[in-house]
Amino acid sequence: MVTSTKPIRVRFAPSPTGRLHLGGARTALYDYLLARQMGGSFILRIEDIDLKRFVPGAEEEIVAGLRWLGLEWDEGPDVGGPYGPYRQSERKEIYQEYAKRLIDQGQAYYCFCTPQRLALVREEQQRLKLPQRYDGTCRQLAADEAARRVADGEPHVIRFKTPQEGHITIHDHLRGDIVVENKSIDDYILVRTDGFALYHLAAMVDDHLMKISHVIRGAEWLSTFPLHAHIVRAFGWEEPVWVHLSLFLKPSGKGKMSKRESAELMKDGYSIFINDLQGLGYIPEAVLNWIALMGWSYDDHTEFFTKKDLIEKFSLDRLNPAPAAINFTKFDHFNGLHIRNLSIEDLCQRVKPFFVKAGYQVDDKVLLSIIPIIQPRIATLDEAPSVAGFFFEETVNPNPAELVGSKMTVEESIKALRAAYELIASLPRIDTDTAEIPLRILADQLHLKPGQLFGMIRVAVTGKTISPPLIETMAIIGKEKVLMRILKSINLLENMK
RNA sequence: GCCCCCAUCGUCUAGCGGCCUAGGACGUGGCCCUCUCAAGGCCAAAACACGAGUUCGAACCUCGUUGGGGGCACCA
Repeated sequence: MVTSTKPIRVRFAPSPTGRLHLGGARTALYDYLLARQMGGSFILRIEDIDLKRFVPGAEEEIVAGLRWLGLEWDEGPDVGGPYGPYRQSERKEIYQEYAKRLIDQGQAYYCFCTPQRLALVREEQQRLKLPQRYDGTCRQLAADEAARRVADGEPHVIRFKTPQEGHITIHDHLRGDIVVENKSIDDYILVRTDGFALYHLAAMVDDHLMKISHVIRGAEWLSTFPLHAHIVRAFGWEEPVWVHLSLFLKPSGKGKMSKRESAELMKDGYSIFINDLQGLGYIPEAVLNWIALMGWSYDDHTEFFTKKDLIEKFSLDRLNPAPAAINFTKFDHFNGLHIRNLSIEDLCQRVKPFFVKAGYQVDDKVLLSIIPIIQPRIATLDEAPSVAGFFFEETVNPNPAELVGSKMTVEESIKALRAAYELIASLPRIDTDTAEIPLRILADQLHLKPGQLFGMIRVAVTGKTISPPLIETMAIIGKEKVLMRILKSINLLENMK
C-alpha cells in the first residue's frame, strides 16, 4: 500500500484523435473528484505526439465537453501551470533526453530493424502460433557499434530493454498485486524513427515531471502496465498510485462500442459522445451522476448525487474492477431526476432552445408558467416541445374522430362541447379553483363521467388525447383562446354528421 | 495462438466467513393516487456461472473449469 503525504495531483490525458466519450468523461470525473476532495490539482494534458493521427478540432471538442460537464482543470494547455508545456507535441526534446538516459544506463537500445522486416517476423510468428513480439535482433548489438550507426545517420528507433528473466510485481489499486513474467513483456519501442516518443515513454516521463500522484486511466492500459512500471523503475522514480478503471461495454454487454453501433444509438436518441448529449436533451448534472455510478458506488441505497455530493463522497476504495455495460435507460431516469431537481427558472432557461429549435415562437412569460407542469413529465429536455408545444400555437388541429367522447355519439359530443362552451364563457376567467367544480357539475348534469367531458375538451383545446392536467392547461392558454378552440372543434364535429 | 483482467437479478450494483430465507436502483408487471399523461407511493417476479477444496460455517478464502472482456503497432 502506497501511503503518501505528497499533494494529490491527477491528470486527464486525452489524445486529440477522437471525440470525448463516456469512458473518458468518467476518467476525467474521477480525476476531478479526487483532486477537489483532497484539495489537490487536476491537470489536463494533451497527448498529441502522433501527428499522423491528429484530428483537427478534436482538442477543442474535448475541452468543450469537459467544460460543459463542469470539470474545470487547474493546469493545462490553455491555463498554463508550473509544469508545462501541457501538450506533448511541445515536449519532444524532453522525451529524447530521457530516452538517451535509458540508453546510457543500458536499459534501452537502438534498433535498426525496418518496419517491413518486423511485419514479416510478426506474420511468421502468427503462422507458427507463437507470441508476437520483437525477435531481439538489435538487442545484442554492441553499444559502440550502435552508436556509430546512429552517428552515420542510419534510421533507428529506441527500444526498452525489458529484463528477460524473472517477473515483475505491479500494484493496481483496484486489483491488488499483479505478477507478470518478464519474458512475456516485449521490448517496446520508446522513440520512433522520426524522433517522437511513444506513449509508453512520454506518459511516464510527463507523469513524473508533473508530479502526478495517482494515474487514473482505462483498463485497456492493463496490458502495458508492467512495461510502464519497468520504465518508471528504470529511472528510479517513485511510482504513482495506479488505478485502472473498468471498461465500458456496449448496452448488450458484449464488447466495446463500435463506430457503427454509435450511429445506431443516435437513432434512439442516445450517444456515447459527450458533445452530442446536450442536443439530445441531457443535462450535465445527470451525466455526472450516471457515469459516476458506473464502476463506483457509495453504499447500498444512495444513488442521487450532485457534483458537490460526489466531491464529498467519492472514494477510490469503492471502485469496481468489473467491466460495466452502458445502461441508457438508467441515464434517462437520472436525467429526469435531475431535471426535477432544477429550479423553475433554471429549467426554463435550459428548455427554451428546444422550443425554439422546434420552431415555436416562445413567449418567456408563458414558458415560465408552463415549466411546473412539464417538469415532472419529461426525462430529456428535447421532449418538452412535444409535451407542451401547443401552448405556443395560435390554433390546434384536433383529429375529429378523437373529438367524439368516449362511448358517445357525434351528436352527444356536440351537445356536451356546446354546454362546456357556455359554461366556460360564463366564467370570469379560468383557474383551478373556480373552473373545476362547475365542469364536474356539468358532467354530472350531462350524465357523463368527468373523464368523458374532460377528454373531449382536452382534445379540443390541446389537439391531443394526452396532455397536462386540463384546468391548469386551460388557465395558461386563457379563456379567449380556449373558447375559440372549442368552437372550432364543434364545427369539426358538425361536419362529421 | 500468447499475455493480462473480470465473474451476484435482463442491466448498474451492496456484500469484504456467521447479520443473507442475498439488500438497493433502472427496467418489467400489478395496485394506489387520478380528468388523460407523467411524477409520487406501495407490492411482485428476477441473481450468488460450474466443480473441487479450506472451515463448525462460504456469495465472500484457495485451486480448477467455463464464460466474458482487454491487449499483442514506429496508435493512444
